[in-house]
Amino acid sequence: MNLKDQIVSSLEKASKVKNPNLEFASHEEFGDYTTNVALRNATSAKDLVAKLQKDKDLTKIVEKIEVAGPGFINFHLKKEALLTELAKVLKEKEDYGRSYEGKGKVVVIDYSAPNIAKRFSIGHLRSTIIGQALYNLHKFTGYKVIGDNHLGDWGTQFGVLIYMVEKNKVDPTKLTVEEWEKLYVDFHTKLDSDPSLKEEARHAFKRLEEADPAAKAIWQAAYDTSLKEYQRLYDLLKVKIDYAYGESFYEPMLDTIIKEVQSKKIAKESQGAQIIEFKDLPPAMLVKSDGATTYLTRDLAAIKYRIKTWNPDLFIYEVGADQILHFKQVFATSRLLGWIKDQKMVHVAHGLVRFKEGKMSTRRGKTVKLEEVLKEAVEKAKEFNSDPKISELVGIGAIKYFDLIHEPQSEIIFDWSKIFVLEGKSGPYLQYTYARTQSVLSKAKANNLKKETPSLNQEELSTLRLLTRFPEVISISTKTYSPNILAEYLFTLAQKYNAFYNKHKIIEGDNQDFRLALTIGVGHVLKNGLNLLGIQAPQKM
RNA sequence: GCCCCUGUAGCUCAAUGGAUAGAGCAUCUCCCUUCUAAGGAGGAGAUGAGGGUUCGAUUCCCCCCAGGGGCACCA
Repeated sequence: MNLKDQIVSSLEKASKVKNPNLEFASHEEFGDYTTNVALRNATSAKDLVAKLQKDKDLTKIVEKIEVAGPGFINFHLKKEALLTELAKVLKEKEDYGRSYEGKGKVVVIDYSAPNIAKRFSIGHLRSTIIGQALYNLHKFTGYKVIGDNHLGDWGTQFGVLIYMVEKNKVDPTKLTVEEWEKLYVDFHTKLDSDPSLKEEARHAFKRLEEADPAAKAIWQAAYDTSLKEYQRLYDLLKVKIDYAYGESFYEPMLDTIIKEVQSKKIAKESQGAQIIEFKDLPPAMLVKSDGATTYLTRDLAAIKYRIKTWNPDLFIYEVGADQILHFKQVFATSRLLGWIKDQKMVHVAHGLVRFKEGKMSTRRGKTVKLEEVLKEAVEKAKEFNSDPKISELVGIGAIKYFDLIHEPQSEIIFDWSKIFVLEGKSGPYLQYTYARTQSVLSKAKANNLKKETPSLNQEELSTLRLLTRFPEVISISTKTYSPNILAEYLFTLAQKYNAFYNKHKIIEGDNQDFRLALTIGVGHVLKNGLNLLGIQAPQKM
């Protein structure tokens, strides 16, 4: 149990309030933790403090409990409790903060999901990076985690490609992803002057769904080429996703799904199509008027498959905010079908990456290729360090951290001049601080945290206090699907450590053992935290 | 038109209904004969407008303004 939970549990007993709220003190003079449970429940803060002071478990870790301001109760942790916690960090190393909150639970995370035959754009980075961080966090808190890359490899977009390949008489096996995307863009340009082309694309997709061999061969060529390119990018990003079933995988199951929806009288015919109506949502389309399926059908099939295969307690979809309505409809339909009862379904809807002038659009060829961004970032990082391994890890770390420091829902305005952040609140700042801890340690002799309590200065104490909050940061970051909370915490920790580093010499004097122990602890937490965010921490830079 | 999200410093972002609204960039002043200056210390600078609920509102409610997203055959 972490320090915060220990106080909460004592507070619960004394106040008889369930889940009494306890937060970080906003200023160090207010101690370490603050509760307003007395204010909220109009009980006497004084009486509550009196009860708390008799709690031996609590007084073991807390040295002072006081009423302050309009009735807050502030807890000041004992220095010994903080030092015990530091010893724990040293003992558990990179397992410090690991918990069993998710023990016995299964979570499926649907993330990344690029569209086949389109370049992997900067827009897909968010889903990939945030999704991967959520994956790591859930694993670290004890869940059984399954990651699935729901590739956009089915749908009318392939009708477009089949039509264009046949019309232009090109060899599909020779096309690059770039060229596939160009076909797609060209089609939409032509569509503006000739709307009847839409029918051609739909017809071609229908052929694909009916397993026409020529259509299938074109699809396969696009799939193979795209996957190869995506793999290269995932390698570069150091992202591994357990499965990549993709929409096409569910194709054989769609008939069964449609029949089940119909037999449960959830679908309704409208203008030749099959639709689903809801009480408080606009209707969704299950089958088009020409009999072709939609992505709703395929998302439903994916849910059914995931339940059958893993029986998850929690479904997380890390997909853009433009899909909010779609997922509301998907979740509502799976409830109507009776598939989803107690399981939790969450759409972590990240804000879109857009240009100042407007939305990115593949159809109009207005996207930014991720690979270019990554290459540019690595080039920038080379200005500091010419070692290719380090500049790669720093450049990519910078891009990832930039993405993760924003809360998922916030929009990101893409700006070449702002995306490569190598100083200040940035990935490289954290990597640098980690490398700095390692550098100090490499110059020091072996050390042990001594038994006697050293007297701590302001900077040491602030760093130590923050360090011990790591476990609760992990917990809240996971529970709220917000890797940005962890990203923010790591920055603040690095800041505190750097302030300490600049003011005091570490390898010197009486407190050397403590300072080295603190350095080791900060190193563990920084490295571990960065890794959870999917960012590598170098020994040197 | 209807639904959802967002509006915080010059710019980019934080702040489970709490105390003195935190950072980064940019700007101004300092700190490398000292363990990594991709660093540190300090200055200046902000809640779109108006109501309401509350002991207390950036946060909740109402209205207005501004931006973004979505609303049946793209996903």
